[in-house]
Amino acid sequence: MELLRTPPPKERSDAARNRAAILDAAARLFAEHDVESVSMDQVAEAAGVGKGTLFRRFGDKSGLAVALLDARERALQEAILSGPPLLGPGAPEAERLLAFADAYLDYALEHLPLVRMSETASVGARYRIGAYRFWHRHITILLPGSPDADYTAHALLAQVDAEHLSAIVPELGEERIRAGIRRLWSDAADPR
Amino acid sequence: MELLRTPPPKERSDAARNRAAILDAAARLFAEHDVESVSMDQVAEAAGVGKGTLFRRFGDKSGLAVALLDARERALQEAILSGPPLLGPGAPEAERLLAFADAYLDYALEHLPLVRMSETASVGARYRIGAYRFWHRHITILLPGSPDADYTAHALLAQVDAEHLSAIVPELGEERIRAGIRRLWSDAADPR
DNA sequence: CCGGTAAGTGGACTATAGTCCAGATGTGCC
DNA sequence: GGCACATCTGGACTATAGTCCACTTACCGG
Repeated sequence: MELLRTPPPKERSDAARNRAAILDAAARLFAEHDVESVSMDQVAEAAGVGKGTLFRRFGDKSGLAVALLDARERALQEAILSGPPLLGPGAPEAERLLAFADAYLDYALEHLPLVRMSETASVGARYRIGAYRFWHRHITILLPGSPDADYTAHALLAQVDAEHLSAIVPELGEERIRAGIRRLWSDAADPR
Repeated sequence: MELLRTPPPKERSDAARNRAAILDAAARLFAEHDVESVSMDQVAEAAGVGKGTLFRRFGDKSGLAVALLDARERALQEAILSGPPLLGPGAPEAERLLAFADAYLDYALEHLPLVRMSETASVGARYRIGAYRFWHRHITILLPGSPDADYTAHALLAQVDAEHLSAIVPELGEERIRAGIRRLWSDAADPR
């Protein structure tokens, strides 16, 4: 989505080293302890850098989460843009929509605490990050018959909000949620 | 919903005075300044009480918001439980559901920043407060034909999450959102 | 190799939510 | 009235996110 107009001004070698050190340390800490309970100070400490460096690189806690999820997220976006059908282009809209629901849930449920951090840390973070716009646009395109695809896409995405999923998974379990999402999304794809 | 089993142990008069002072001060501050930007210290200061008192009374920031919204929320619950039809008992389920959607949106959109604070301040706050359970149960009852009314009710409520509404109102405007919600909720009430 | 400079660094600083508890105070009972 | 005691109070304290800026360092052209 976001094309880089000016070629990235080249990152200094010490900066690159520190970015890697931070991502390593953060991945380790988040794997070992509860994501919620790891502080930015701990991450900085474990990475051997100052707090200022950590925040300059990643902006805030949700930015750090986004960076850690980057690879998985890109892979999903890649598969959507140019992968084989069902998920990628070529299949009928309704089927592509359901394939997306499944793939997105695979991703979100596997990394739920991190995804939640990426959406929650600062107010409105979820709706500002580029990924949300990407998913929204993708869904919009897959709802050609909808009276208001724009609104509908937001409504479908609300069902996979990490905070929302975290709250209902313990209550309903993943399978029931997946089934419910499939049902409601395919109804939305096929308006009467 | 939550019945009080033990009669409330009677609140001391100084405590009652302070609760009122806090609610007054908070209502005034939130009316004058952006809800986000008012700190609990400011509220305590303006109410002329210590911080400890403020937190003992209301638990946290979201608890304070809940208390401020209490009257409006109770009125809506009252109307649902024993008010005249469409909103209250008596009308066909699908119509009651739409009446609820409208009434809830009246409430939420009118007080959006406060409602958002009541749902956001602490992690998962929204799903823990009694009101959420009430709305969920109410919707469940109005979806007798649904394959999984429990899940569906959560999905419909996700559309009126204050954080979600705050993000899409500037983009789509209230009317389009109300229309979208009416459309999707009535589809859910009437499964094929 | 060297000097200029933009980019990067780290830790002190601020703001804020929320905790804790020693001491003050209202209430019920005699 | 006054005693016993549960409740309440306020502010000092902690934890944490995020800002700021004087200093350092990698890089580039000469």
